Amino acid sequence: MPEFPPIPDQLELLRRGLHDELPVGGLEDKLRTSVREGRPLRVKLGVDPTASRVHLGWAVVLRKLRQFQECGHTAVLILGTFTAQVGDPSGKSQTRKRLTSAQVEEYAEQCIGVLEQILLPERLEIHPNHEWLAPMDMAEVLELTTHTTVAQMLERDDFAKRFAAHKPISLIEFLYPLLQARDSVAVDADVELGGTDQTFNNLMGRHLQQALGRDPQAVCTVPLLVGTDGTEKMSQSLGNGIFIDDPPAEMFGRLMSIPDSLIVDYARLAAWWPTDTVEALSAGLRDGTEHPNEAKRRMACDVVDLYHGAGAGAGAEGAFDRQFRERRVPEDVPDFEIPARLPGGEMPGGEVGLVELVSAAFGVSKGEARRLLDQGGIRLDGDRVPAGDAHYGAVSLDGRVLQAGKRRFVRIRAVL
RNA sequence: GGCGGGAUGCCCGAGUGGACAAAGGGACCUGACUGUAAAUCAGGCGGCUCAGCCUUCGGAGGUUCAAAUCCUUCUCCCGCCA
Repeated sequence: MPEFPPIPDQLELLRRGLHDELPVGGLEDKLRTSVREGRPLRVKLGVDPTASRVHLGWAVVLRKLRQFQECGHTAVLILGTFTAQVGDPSGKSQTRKRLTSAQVEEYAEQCIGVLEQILLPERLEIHPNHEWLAPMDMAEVLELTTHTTVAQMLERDDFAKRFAAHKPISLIEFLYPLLQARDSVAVDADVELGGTDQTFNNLMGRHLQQALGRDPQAVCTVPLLVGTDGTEKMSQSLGNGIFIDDPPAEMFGRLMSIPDSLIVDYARLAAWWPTDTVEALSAGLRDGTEHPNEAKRRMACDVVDLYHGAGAGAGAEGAFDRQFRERRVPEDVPDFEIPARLPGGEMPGGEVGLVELVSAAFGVSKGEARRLLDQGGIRLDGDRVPAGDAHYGAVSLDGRVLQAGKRRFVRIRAVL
């Protein structure tokens, strides 16, 4: 029989950062069941089988799932292989792209690899939901729909709003919650995790389990992490993300660029500080005893350590200060070989035009390169280059660092 | 089944024959300030062989000296009534 930490210890960890626990006390009840029956809880999480990088927003719920694993419970991951193929025909939702079965298969595989960056493989089950959804016949589908009503569906906030505003609601969107609920039945979930946006779907799982005479799952929701822009939830497509495979320096810099108002959220949901510590931070920021920049640094260090190993955060902080506080050229600058195609690039004594060079080095159009030059955004070895195009001998540029703005660097290599 | 509305640059959204590469906002980029935060200010934001030219306003075709704007047709989206 597996050993579980004492319930209060489990609760301390598992309740960190939770937005809601439904019903109230439901998680604790489940933990007691686990102890009583001497078995790990089955903790369900549904994910779209899209091949994407893991950003800190997604990591919130993944880490929460891992915390359950660390307490000895079983992570039951549902890959939405079926739902992804059905797609959302309304075309309104851009989040769900319609995928072919071949794509799903390919993505699912990559997805598993990505998930294993966070989850512990030894306490992980992965179930593609087409296994039980695809074989359902019409009679079974209809049976499923008898367990809920349109009025219940319209309780969902976004449906209600859209309905009131005469915005379209595709019928299939009504079916989604039921399909997800069916997943909970299929894997016999004790607990389901999800973002707050999934609350309705997750509760539908409870509802359906109950309707079928099973023990209903507890639902734990985690907040959606706001991205670096400070307003939208973090997502790959919005470009406001911080990714767990970002190099340490990059990750640190991005963490430093979040608005101050998000420091507490990040301390809680990205660095996973204990609840007491987060509350102390929050109070300190409010009464001014804590400087936002200092707090942000500590938070950023911890997050970098979390994904790159202890000590990585400190190193990233050093690189960060060097580049941005002292405005020095960073240590790791990628080489950029002057392409032979550039006028002047092919011969050792040739002259290279800056516009061409900037354009090629940073992958921007020549118009963009010209603008950068005119606006004083280009530096060579840290010294601003005067506006206008200029030509340099290729040889004299070898080894010098070309810079665009504050964060784009390249070390020029001339073919000699 | 009937009636009506709509498709514009990364996003939202003006624009109904010429002065439109297309108002305004957001996002983004550069510079100043700074804690690479926020706020603010200035400039930029299709491409090029850049005082000019080329490509863009759902697709195709047409009218015109000239079309995002007019006509034909196709595709897609939405609402209302039944």
